[in-house]
Amino acid sequence: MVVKVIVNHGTRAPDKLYDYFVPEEIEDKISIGSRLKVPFGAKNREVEAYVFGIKMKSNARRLKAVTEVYDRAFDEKMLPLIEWMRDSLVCTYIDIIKVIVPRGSINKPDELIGIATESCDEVSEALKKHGGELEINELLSCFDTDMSQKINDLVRKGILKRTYRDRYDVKSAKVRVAYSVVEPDMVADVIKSLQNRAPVQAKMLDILSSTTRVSLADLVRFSDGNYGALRALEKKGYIKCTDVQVFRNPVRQEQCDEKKILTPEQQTAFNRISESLGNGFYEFLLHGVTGSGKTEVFLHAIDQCIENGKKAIMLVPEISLTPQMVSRFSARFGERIAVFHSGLSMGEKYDEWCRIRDGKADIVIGARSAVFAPFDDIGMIIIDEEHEQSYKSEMQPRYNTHEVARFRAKQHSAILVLASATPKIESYYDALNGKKELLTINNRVNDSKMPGVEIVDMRDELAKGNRSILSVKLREEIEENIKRKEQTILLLNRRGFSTFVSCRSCGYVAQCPNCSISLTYHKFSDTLRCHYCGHTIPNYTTCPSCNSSYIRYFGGGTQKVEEEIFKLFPDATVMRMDNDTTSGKGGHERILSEFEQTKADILIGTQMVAKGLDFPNVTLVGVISADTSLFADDFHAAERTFDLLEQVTGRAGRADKVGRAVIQTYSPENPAVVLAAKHDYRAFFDGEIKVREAMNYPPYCDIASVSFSGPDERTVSECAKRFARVLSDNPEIKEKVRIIGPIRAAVAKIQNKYRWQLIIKMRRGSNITPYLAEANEHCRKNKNYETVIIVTDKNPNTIF
DNA sequence: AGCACGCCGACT
DNA sequence: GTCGGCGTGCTC
Repeated sequence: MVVKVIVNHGTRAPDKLYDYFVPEEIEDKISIGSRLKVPFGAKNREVEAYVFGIKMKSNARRLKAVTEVYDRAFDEKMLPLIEWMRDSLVCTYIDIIKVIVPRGSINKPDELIGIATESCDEVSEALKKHGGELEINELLSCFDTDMSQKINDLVRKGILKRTYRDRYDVKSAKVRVAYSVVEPDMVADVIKSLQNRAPVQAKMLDILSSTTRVSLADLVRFSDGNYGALRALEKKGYIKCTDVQVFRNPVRQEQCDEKKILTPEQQTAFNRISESLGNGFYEFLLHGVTGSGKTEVFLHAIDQCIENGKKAIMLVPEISLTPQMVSRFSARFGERIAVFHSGLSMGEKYDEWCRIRDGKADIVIGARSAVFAPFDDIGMIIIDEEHEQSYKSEMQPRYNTHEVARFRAKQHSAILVLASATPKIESYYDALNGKKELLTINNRVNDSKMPGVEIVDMRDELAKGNRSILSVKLREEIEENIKRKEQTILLLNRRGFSTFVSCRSCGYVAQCPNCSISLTYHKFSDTLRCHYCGHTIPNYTTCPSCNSSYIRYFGGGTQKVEEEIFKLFPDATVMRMDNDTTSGKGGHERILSEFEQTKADILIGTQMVAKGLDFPNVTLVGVISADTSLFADDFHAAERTFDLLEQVTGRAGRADKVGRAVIQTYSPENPAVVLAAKHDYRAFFDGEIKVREAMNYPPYCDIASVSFSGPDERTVSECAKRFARVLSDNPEIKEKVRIIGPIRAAVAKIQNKYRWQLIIKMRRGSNITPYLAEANEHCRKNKNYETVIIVTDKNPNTIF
């Protein structure tokens, strides 16, 4: 037998299939997607390989043999997906495999030998003594002589059977758990008898009587007790403790979450999804205003999907993968969910991945890459907050989650649900054109009102002599909120708002020596730092250029806003959320829960605060300046501004309290600002789609961006021109595309690498990837352009 | 990325 | 005649 494999050679060797000979004794271990160890190159370096095909013989001149078989990385159904990605993205097979299979922690699976048919040979006899099945090495150690040949014979004859069991237990943790051994009808009496003298023990027993087992740590925590009480219970014989293997599942077990009754609008949306489940591929766009309870609709739909015996994938932006969100799912679905997020270690990720592959989970909830979850029968894929940029991968392979999800959903005859309060223009356009069905929820749950939004023209403030960051209106509202003991969120757009330092007498601004960008001031460490490469220099008090001591600080980051707030409201508790305060694992989450629990008065932050959680006590949202993202030189700018304003103002007032929002802007007539204030997505869409049509931007076309970077600007620009030439010389695509550029990128230099780029507009849905790959290959082969890095991206998040 | 192969000049 | 410099191309 011969296998066609993709080798993870980690070299510039071509991205093609290689043939390897499979020794007879491991033939039955191998299937499509098997992960192998093979010798590669002149030195026969041992490398990883993945089986893409199986055949009887090869045309290759000489064959090397497969060394070893590990586990199964993917199944046959993934092959078309991999091939399709390979065809539509400029990337290698290995790039794709790296994203669909968790890296690292490859454990050789256990090889188990069992009895298939009754026989009285010596091996079968040995097996019978050990319960009919043994791990191969244990079995071999039963004999004095080497029986491996004999065992292989018996397997081939069908007398013995060989199975494999993956070992995820290698690094998995053990946890000590307690469980009750009191008869169920006796529990009440025992608890009563303990109640007075040992209330903690009673509480513990009460907890244990309603669940199967609880970890000791949790038991102590939930009972507000201590280990002493626990030992006492054990000693009295009411409970027992034992070690169990646990999958390192990050999900906390919560109390059961009851299904909620749907509002009429939710019910209508759910009914449509429910009717379509199991009737082949179908796609929905669920447009529900912020606070409309889309999650509850998902929970109902997933429930139905599982009921039908199918699996579900729930995709969320990384930022929403908070414990609250996850625990809501785990409370509803218990152990049948698997979670993928960037906080997992390699081992943890591998465990979760194996649970999915082996059918131990029905639902996966995770960020972008969870779209590749190794389920074999998907019933539904949900993409929540589908407008989020994080669904487009900015790393190789630069896939678009929507497209992968659609491909898989079609393959599995599953339902695809996109959901957002501010859908992507492309998604909404498709829904209006019948490419998917639009479901709308216009009202919030519990009839809570959308927050009233007031737009403040900052030019008027200036005219009135208010030179502060805060308008009079916003200041009053904050004051009011502090008085009422309600919480406030202040949003600051990072871009254009970081502080830079300039000399008043000669105008000198400190530049990063490696990047074409000004350094920003960080008060905390009194340094100037580059946001692109991290270059840091100590702050100066006299101008390095003219020695003047008139140094001025422009703009204001979160720190500056914090200072100003502190001056205005010295008694308020203020928290700040930005890259400085959220660094490290779970920093983001930590700050949010701290904000919720400590009831701090004000949270100041960048985009991060616009997403994620519902805080019932937040009744005021202030946008310090709505303009900064408006003038970004990218056709997405208006859409992004609308999204941000709508999402952040939607944070205000969720429960019984009515929310307010204040948007400060220098362009109060801008439609994105005006319509976000009115919460009118449809009007915004209608205006924006006309702009897109007039300018021929998506959804009226697809855009590919090709960026070039390298240490020598001339080489980079020549390479870019060459690339463009190769493309435009090709008569096959001349008619199909419009090539713009190459031009120097907006940030012309990052980390001492000069950057140029090429924009290609093409008819929507057309695939010019082969031509891009060809031009790419052409430039890569040219020795002059050795130092140039070329990156190709279809419909990237930003084009300039 | 490594490594072999091969073509050419310099030196025993 | 032979050693080793580096440019070129391949990795089943």
